[in-house]
Amino acid sequence: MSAIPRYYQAKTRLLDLLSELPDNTPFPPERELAELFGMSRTTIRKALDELVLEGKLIRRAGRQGTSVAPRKQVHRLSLDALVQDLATRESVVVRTIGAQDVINVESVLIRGDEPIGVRSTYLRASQFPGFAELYDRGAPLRKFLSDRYQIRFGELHPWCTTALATPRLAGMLEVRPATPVLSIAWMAHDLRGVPVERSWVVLRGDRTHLTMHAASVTPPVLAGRALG
Amino acid sequence: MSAIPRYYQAKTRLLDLLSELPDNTPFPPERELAELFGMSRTTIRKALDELVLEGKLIRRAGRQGTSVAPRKQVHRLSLDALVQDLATRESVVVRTIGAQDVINVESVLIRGDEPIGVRSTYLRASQFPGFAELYDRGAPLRKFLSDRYQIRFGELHPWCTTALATPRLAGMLEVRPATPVLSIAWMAHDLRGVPVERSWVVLRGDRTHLTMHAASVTPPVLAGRALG
DNA sequence: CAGTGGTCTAGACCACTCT
DNA sequence: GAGTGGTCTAGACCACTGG
Repeated sequence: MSAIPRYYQAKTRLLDLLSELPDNTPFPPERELAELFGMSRTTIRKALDELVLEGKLIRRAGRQGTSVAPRKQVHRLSLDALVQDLATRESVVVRTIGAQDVINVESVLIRGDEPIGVRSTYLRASQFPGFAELYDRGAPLRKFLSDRYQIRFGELHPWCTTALATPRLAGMLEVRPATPVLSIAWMAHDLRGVPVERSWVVLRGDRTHLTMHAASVTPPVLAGRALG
Repeated sequence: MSAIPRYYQAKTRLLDLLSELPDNTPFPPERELAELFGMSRTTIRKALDELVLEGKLIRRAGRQGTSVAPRKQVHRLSLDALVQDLATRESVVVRTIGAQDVINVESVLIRGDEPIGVRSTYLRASQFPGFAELYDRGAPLRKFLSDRYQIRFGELHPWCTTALATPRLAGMLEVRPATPVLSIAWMAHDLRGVPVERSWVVLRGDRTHLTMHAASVTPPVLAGRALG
């Protein structure tokens, strides 16, 4: 056996083929590729799997088959816009959870007709009397909390990691389960340090770039330590 | 065929088993699980694959086999520390590329004896005469550029997305190829807008949380637009 | 109906690592 | 040497979709 796995050789060849095809071009069927490359269909599928996870190919059941994914479809979302709840949304759902004390506001983020993310916020019902009745689902959540309940938010330090889409999330994002997603979460406090909002955003990793801010100058306190 | 794939049933059962085992416990071999569950080894492997990608299991070649991954092993890295190059590093390599005009500084980020990321920076050699000789590999890169070449950096807007580890990266990070990683990139300009630094950081998604800053108050200009 | 991707099987050989 | 995970094959059946 060669040092380079055959499925990786296949992936490289498929990538070459892919890069020369226009968006939405039908891709050769798996069985055809298997015969063409002299490999088993299983091996070809392993290569295709990775290309699908990277968002370079789209697979559909039935006669449609595999096709080249539309490129240049990377949506830039700013962290600030996510936090402020300014991204384009649809299907906003407000639920109460448990002993009616927790409010959950969940919305699907849409860009260019595609669902690209889910934003979910948890609030304490006792802190926001009448929320479910007063809240206009089209309004930015944070602005509403600020205007209606006079919340003044303090510093915010979201954290970000990767995850694999659960079956429920995969359904909402129209991707396969176990697709890699970007997971961003934060806890918001008011100026007195009282917890106000617990939020969580999941973005399709193959369709979004999250833009952020970074300190441009080294603060002395940071320079002395190893890490934050 | 049932509506729920067998490999997903296997995954659920394995997750139950997993949750009751302490960290680093040896996990049953694949062939044993296949017989126990009455499934083929291929199907069991598909379930195990996802658990490995989620960082819940660790697989090693040879007699060691599969074991329960150490939990609570999430390392918090701040975006600012990454940008300033303050994270703990090792094996810093300085290369020149092409017609000797591009300098590449690449380092492996280490936390708790594990490689958790790779930081790669590209500079123009003509802009930094003598860089390779002068640069102390242990020093924070940005501080060095600032001290030695009087660079003053302007605003910075890194962007972040998910990717799958290439074979080379996978080797450096000690993970399997196609493991989901967090990819953070930025272009740094000086105060006059001249491009200075092009950097790229890849972090193991299953071992790191990236912490960031977000604007705590809605700036008027942001509130009026849909997105940034 | 034919052809596609999705899943699953039984078996094989390899590289690696511990004993 | 024995047992592990990593890869690969050839073949099978299913669900779904279009003509």
